Amino acid sequence: MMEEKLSKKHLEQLKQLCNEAGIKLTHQRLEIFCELIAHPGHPSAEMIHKRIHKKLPTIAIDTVYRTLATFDELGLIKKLHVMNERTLFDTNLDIHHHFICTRCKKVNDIYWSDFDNTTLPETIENMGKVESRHLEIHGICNSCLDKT
Amino acid sequence: MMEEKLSKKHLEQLKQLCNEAGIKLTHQRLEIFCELIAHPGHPSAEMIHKRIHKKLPTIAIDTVYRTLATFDELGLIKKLHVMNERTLFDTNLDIHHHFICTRCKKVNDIYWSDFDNTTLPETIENMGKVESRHLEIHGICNSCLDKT
DNA sequence: CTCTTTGCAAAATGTTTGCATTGCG
DNA sequence: CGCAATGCAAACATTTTGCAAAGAG
Repeated sequence: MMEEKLSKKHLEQLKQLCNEAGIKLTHQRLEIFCELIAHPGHPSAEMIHKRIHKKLPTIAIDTVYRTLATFDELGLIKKLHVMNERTLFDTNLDIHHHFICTRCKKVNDIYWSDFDNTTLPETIENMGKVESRHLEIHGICNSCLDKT
Repeated sequence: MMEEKLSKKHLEQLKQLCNEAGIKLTHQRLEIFCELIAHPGHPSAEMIHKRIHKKLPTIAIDTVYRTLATFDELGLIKKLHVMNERTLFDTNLDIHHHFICTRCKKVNDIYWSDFDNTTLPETIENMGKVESRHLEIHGICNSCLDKT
């Protein structure tokens, strides 16, 4: 994935978002926002904290957690809970699923619209009011297979 | 789900299992084993610990964790990682999926063999060596809907 | 009798909270 | 300037680990 250059565009984008939500645009929120754009995927709070440490050496891990929670509420990212691992935050808001490598634990996005459009069997529909479905495929990813 | 009576059968069953695995049949392992049979589903380590506390008041929570890990290795149960929740242990080893209530967090088993037998699209198969697939349906379960 | 397993305590991990201080609007 | 947000420290919840003592084979 190509690293996207940060630009004034992002500043404006976040400024507007904060305005709409009635929250303040802080230095920290901006850096985390830029980091999410620069390195999309499934970062953990710890990863983000580590990555922006050069730019903001004094930022605390709890600020990262709080900011990610805020962004989650704004719908900018989505909390993601995978396997035995720490909480991840998904920057991809499109409907998608995950291929999780049992060896390196990397999470890769999967798209399968045919499945998304499939009607669930009645037995499942009858269990309650279905809100969403998420598929997790476990296996060994190609890059781990290559290393064998 | 009917509560199954414990019997000598279970003692024999576990005795054999331990023998095969070359591990000792301890008091604690037996009680946890019986508890899993008596209350199948998706218990957490804490739940098990609480439930067998009457019978074994001195059992430590770390013994429960260790025993469940052992049982997981023996293939007797399966570790289960759901949402923001603590680790659960699935007593159901059949291929199945989960309906997770977004309100009460209860996990219900789903069977959908048509889906299990569906070939995955090439795009997914090409991501690596697929080992298993797991579907999580999120929604509001009937018992929560009834309470509304 | 030996070697595994337990119980205890304490560490490790990941995340959250209370509170005084900072800084955005 | 006022209130929201931060940094710090400490609490918190869950799980793991080291070690001496207990107990199964």
